[in-house]
Amino acid sequence: MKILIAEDEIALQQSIATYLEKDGNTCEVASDFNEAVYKVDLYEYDLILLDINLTTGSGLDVLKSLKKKKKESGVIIISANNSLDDKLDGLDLGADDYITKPFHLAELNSRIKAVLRRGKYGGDNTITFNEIKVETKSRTAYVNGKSLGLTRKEYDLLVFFMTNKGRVLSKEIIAEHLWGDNSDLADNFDFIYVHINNLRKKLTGEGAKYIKTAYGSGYKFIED
Amino acid sequence: MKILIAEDEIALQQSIATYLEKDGNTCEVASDFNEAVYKVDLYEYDLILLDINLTTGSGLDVLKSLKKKKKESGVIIISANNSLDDKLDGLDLGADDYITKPFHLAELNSRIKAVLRRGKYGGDNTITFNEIKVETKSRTAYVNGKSLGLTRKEYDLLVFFMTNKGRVLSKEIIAEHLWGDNSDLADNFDFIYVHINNLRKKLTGEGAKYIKTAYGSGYKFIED
DNA sequence: AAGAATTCTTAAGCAATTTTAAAGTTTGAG
DNA sequence: CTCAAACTTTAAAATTGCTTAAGAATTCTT
Repeated sequence: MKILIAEDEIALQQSIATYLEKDGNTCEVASDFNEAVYKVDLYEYDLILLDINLTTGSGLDVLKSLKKKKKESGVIIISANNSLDDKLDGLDLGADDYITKPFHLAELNSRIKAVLRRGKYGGDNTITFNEIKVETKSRTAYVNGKSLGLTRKEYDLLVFFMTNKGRVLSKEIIAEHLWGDNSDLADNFDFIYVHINNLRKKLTGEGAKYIKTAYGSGYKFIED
Repeated sequence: MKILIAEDEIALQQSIATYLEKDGNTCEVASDFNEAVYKVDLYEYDLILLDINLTTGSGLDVLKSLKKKKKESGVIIISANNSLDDKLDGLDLGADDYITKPFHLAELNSRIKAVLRRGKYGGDNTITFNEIKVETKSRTAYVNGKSLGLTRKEYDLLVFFMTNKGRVLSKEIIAEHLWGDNSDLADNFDFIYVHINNLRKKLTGEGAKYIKTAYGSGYKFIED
């Protein structure tokens, strides 16, 4: 896969590239806005990792430029902590996922794989399981065609469950995936109970039953 | 968890060890290249903290030696400031994360937790023996396709037996493996009888009678 | 800047699991 | 064969983890 890393922290840029090349990907880097737009114009990438806080201009402009030209690269937004607005704007503009700095390379890798997988199979960006359907482009989840009106965390949680069907996910793993490598959270993951509870309530009836409690080890999404 | 600290600053070595042992880990230390390679050869570690600037040789050699032997320990590289190349080589060679000196122990700790967690989470193996199947990703054990509904300790116990087929496992060994070497438990391992009994009941309920008592020395998992 | 929506904190109550305790059974050394 | 030690079994106590609700804090919308 051909991947563009638009990131101005050289150290991070390099370690991402090394990490991804280990898996047989080809990486190119862009350190600022102009370089990114130029390269995006010129080449076809399977995936673009886009830091939205590039020193010149905003990464979002790259994204706009990309969409205007109907390029079909997958896009994962890298954002500094708490610049939540940007993330949402990014998703509005058609990014496929986002990750918050600082993050573990392995976590980035797992998201990259998810995005590439999705892209490869006919650009199908919906995840379905029985009566549950998730449309990733619009970040909307449906049960029997009816939108659930999930919040951001509830949506992320559901997608994480559905893309890890059958696997026991501990509170720690869930926290790492949904909140990034934020050491503030290290002690207390109790609020995850609340999100699980809210998500289950919105899924209602059959859907709620898919999220099973694995007492003492986590939760898993599975049919019986 | 068993952790090897390959670090030649004695003060740092000691404070890392003390910090990690507080969390119930077992630490060993290696102060130079030879000692590290020797110990890595001899024992199985869950995690290796590897200073790449050991006085004799490079820590990277330890890493190479490790990978050559297909050891599965997690590796976190400790590097002096700005030796970026080494860090990248390290990730290339399969290290899981790196941390730059000087660092806070809490930061190291959070990375350690992440790496150890990921190791468990990543595994996708199933263990089978005759009619028994254990699916590690969902932490579920089946006999003839029927789920046993094991609790956490029962599940851990079964996995420990199945990965040590034919070997006699003493109560002490079992306790150490399932509960960590917490000295509180040192006196009385009688509660293990209860877990063995519960696990046996669930297994034999489905006709699987593989946990044999080795009177006076422990238990073993084997067919006749 | 106020009101709305979302996320996080706290805590009480409940449920599942683990440990303790105690009585019954088996084993093997002497 | 006898007896103490080792193991099995059961049930209740203690502990731990989960659910849920309500409200505080934060973030978003207008």
